Amino acid sequence: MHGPPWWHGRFRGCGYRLTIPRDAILNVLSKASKHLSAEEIYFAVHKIYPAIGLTTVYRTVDLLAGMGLVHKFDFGDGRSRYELSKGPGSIHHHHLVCRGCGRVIDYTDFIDEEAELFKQTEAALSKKYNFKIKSHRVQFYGLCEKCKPKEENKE
Amino acid sequence: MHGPPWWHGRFRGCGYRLTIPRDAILNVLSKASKHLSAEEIYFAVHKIYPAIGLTTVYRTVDLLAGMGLVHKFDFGDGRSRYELSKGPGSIHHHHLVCRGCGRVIDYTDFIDEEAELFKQTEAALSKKYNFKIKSHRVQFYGLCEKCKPKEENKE
DNA sequence: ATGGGAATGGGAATCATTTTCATTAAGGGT
DNA sequence: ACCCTTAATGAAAATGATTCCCATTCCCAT
Repeated sequence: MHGPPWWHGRFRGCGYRLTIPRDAILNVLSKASKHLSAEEIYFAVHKIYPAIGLTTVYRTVDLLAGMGLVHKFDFGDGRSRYELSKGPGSIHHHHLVCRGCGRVIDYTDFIDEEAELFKQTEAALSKKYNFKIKSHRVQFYGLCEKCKPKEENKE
Repeated sequence: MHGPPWWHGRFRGCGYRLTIPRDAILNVLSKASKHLSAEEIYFAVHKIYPAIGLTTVYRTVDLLAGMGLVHKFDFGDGRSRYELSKGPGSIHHHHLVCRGCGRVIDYTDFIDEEAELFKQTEAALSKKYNFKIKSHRVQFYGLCEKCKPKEENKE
């Protein structure tokens, strides 16, 4: 748990500078338990470095997504959400999105089975469409246990 | 290919009215070969019924999504895109999204294998998280054959 | 320490989507 | 076919996330 965070290495020789704002944003993301919006990142970072602006958050998060350090998600609530991609302690997972309240549940169940199938699918699609696949998104939409009852009352 | 379009039946006794704008928008979507944005739908519909406003397009498309007649997608280009969901002639498919040019390729390969796995996954997730799953999205991101070479030149 | 390109931040600008509200039109009951 | 109730509509304004602009600041190789 000591020494520089793992992402420092990713900034070596790639032409980008590891600045205070970038490091701070990565720190916030690494501590976040959930998928943060740009504004949420801004508020969190602002507590430690009040000088960091929202514009920088957008730019940084975009850069990091380009570097593959963070994943950008859209859960249909009108704003993008970001999550550290790899790194220690993070497991590949997919999402369950509630259409009622917007809650997002990460799940890792069946990931192994999915992974196997996706590996095959990716290989075949890459070949067939001459497409270089870099990542994938899987999301299930529906109603969480709190919103299910509400929906039933409507009828 | 004659008689009223299949979706007319879906407006019976559901409390919603089948109006000219709604029918026109459904017609546009049924003829569209690709995923249209609200604005694209607006332009297409506008050619036939110039009185129909963009607001109505948004409202309608939202309603139709709620009814399950259309699917709403986000391919990361800053606007939502819509596609008729079921109906004759449409097959369940997933998407390949190019990060370079934004092109979207529909594919149906492996859908059967995926379907089987997803059926199991959905059942298990529903139970474990007490979640009512209504739909899913699968998207692969990467570079299409045109954008792959460009990317390589950057290095 | 210094010069130059990279990075930043604040405010204005952009652009998709939503809200408001006065007007219009579906479609069931007659 | 004609009302009548109420859902649906459209134009304009509002909203809200994200991006642009540009003067200033920062990093780092020399």
